[in-house]
Amino acid sequence: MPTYATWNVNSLTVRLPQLLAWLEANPVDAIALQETKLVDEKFPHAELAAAGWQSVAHGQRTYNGVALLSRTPASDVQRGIPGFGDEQARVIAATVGGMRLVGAYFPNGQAPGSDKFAYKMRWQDALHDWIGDELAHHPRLVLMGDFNVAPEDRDVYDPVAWAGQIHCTPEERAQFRRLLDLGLVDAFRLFDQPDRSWSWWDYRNLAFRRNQGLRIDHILVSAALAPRVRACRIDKTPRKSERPSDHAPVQVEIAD
DNA sequence: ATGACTCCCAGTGGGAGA
Repeated sequence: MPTYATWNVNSLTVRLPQLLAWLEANPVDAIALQETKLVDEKFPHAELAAAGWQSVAHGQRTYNGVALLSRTPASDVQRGIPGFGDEQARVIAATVGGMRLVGAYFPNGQAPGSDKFAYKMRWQDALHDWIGDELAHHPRLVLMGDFNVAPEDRDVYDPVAWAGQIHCTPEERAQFRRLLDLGLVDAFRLFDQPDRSWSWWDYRNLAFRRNQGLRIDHILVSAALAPRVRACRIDKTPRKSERPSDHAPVQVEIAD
C-alpha cells in the first residue's frame, strides 16, 4: 500500500541523520521535505542514494528549500509554481508511481497586514489556481507540506489566544478551504484522531512538554484518492529526540 | 513580558521562523 509523508526538517544539514533514521523506521514510498535551507549544489543526493532514496530538490541559501525523496524515480519534476515569479524556493512536484506529488512550504506570513502576509495571500492564490490545473491532468494527486495554516480552532492549543493571529486568520483559513473546494480532502480528518493533535511545537516555553502546538502540516488528497485513504497520522517521536525539528512528520497510507 | 529557542550567516549580533 503506497505511503507518503511530509516533514519540515528545519535544516536538512542538521537533520539528515534523524531523517535517515526515521525513514528506516518508516519506509514510506516518498517524502516531501521543507526548510532544507540548502542550495541544490549542496543537497545530499549521494548520502540519500546510499540509503536507497532518489531525490529531487529545489533549494536556496539560508531559507526555504523543498525536496522530494522517493524509492522509485520521480518524473515530470516541476520547481516553483508555473507562471508565478518567486525568488523563494517553496514548491516541488513530481510524478512517482503514477501519483502526482506536490510538496509545498507555504509562506509564514509574519503578521496580518504585513507585506509578508500580502505575499502569503498572493502565493496561495497562485498555488490554488495551479493545483486546479494539476488536478485536471492528474486525478491522483497528493498536496502535502507545511501549510503554515491551522485550519480550525481544534488545530490550535489555545484558540482564544491565537484568534486572528498568524496561522489562524480568517483569510488564511479561507484560503485553506478554497483548496478543499477543488475537491481536495484533509486526510488527517478522515479518521478519529487524538484530541490536541499538533504537528508543530514552538522551541520556546517548554511547548512540546506542555503539548502546546498547532496542526499546520497537512496532507490533502484528491477526490479520486479520498475513498482509498486507509490511515493518516502525525509521528511525535522525532520531536522527543535530541536537537529535533520543531515540526513532526505526517504520513498517509493510500490503498492501490 | 516587546522574552523564552533554534537555525543561518555572520563575526563577538541579528533576521526569520511560527
